[in-house]
Amino acid sequence: MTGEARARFERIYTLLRERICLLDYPPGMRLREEDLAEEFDTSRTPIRRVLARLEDEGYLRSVHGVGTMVTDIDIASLEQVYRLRVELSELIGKLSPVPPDEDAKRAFATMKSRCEELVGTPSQRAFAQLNMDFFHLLMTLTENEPLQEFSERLYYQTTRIWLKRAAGEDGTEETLASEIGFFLREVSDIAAAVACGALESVGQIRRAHVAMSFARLKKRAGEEVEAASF
Amino acid sequence: MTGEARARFERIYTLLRERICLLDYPPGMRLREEDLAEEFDTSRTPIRRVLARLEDEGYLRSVHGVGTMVTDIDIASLEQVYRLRVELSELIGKLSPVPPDEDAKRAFATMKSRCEELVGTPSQRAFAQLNMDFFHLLMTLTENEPLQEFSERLYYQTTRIWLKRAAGEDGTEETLASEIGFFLREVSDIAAAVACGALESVGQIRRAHVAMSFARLKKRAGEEVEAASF
DNA sequence: GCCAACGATGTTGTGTACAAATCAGCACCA
DNA sequence: TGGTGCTGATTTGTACACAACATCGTTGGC
Repeated sequence: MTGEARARFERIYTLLRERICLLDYPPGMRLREEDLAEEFDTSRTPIRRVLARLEDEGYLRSVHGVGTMVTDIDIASLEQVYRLRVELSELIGKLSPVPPDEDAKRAFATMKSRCEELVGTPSQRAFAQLNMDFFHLLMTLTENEPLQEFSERLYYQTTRIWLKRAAGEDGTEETLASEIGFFLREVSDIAAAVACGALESVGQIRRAHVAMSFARLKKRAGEEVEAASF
Repeated sequence: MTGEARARFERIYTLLRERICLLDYPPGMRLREEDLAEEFDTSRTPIRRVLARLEDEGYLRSVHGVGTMVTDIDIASLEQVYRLRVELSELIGKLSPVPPDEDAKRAFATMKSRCEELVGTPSQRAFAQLNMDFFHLLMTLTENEPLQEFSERLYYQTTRIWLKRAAGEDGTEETLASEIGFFLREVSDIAAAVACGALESVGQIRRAHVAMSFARLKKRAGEEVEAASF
């Protein structure tokens, strides 16, 4: 695949993955190849190429004669993914780190501002978008492409589930506000580390926050189970 | 995709990947969809599904109107992949390690025997196969599926290039014998660590050997350049 | 009333014809 | 002689028709 075909493929792939991650396509939702083909003004063939990749990467599951559904993940599998994500997070500062220039530093400062705004006007959607933008900004700090690719996979796989449970339908407004608060701290800490060029610290801070984020998620899941049993 | 279709897909995918890794399909070789379709007694459609995945994972590159070629990798990209692989190697002993039972210990002992045999009758092909079998045996020591998946990707991506340069056409018989010697030491050390259940040590030993393996590769590459400039 | 068999409907998987693109060879001309 | 454009062959990308399969409602028997 090359040229125009490749470009279209990437466009559709990225868009669908984003819809899945932002819960526009929530876990369990059924997609129809023909609908997508119509939306992107093409036939089923190129669409199936995209869906195949999304299935290989674990976002979708196609069943012959039924449909293709957005996957959900049980807490046990999610823990495995998170454990690996924690380890990879730290590598940002270790594998081919890119010393941030002034533009990069400004970008992190801007993130912090956007985050502070969000504290005043909490919104699940805006939070999800900001979280994603921040992740991609972080990825610019390393030049190690395999690390970027794997981190992206782990991020999208975990974040959509985390978002669903922590700040989606399942979560209260309190938890949303609380999570935004934690996120503001993370962004502040990392922005500070970036400002003085301490990329190894960036990795360590990120690692700590990813780990804590999952710990909170597990704690809430445990409480739900407890509450349900009464 | 499900049921029989899935099984066939996995079968063809695994087989083609193995052919690529064992250099039956060396870098630069051109594959034809129709030939493969005929070999596996099907149409181009399911074959294209497999090739698409192999392309997404970086083993192949399809170009409209030309063909699909097995990729090669420059030493710079390879270094990035190796750096990450070194880090992930150690995680085998840290993320959901599985205490080896007697069968597992025996399997490692068998590996050591096979390796000792190989020292007497060196063969590039047998070495490649043994190396691959050993990798898969190592992977049974962790239950972390994402770690398994990523390790596999990095292994296949690096090993085929390493094999080509270290023990393939580019390498002398001396380097092959030398590499087999190093490999025997690695297998011995790891088998010993497994025998006493020290999985954390397994990870550290593996990490060290992966790193040294790449160091040797780079050294040889440097010497070649030097030799060529005279 | 209940259950089983069956058919209608909808969806993904496969086969195939055709479109689009690249490349090698060759004729042709400056 | 060198370059330039054309044509045919080859190969991947796309569209579409059909096969395989699952689901659900219906209908008939008991």
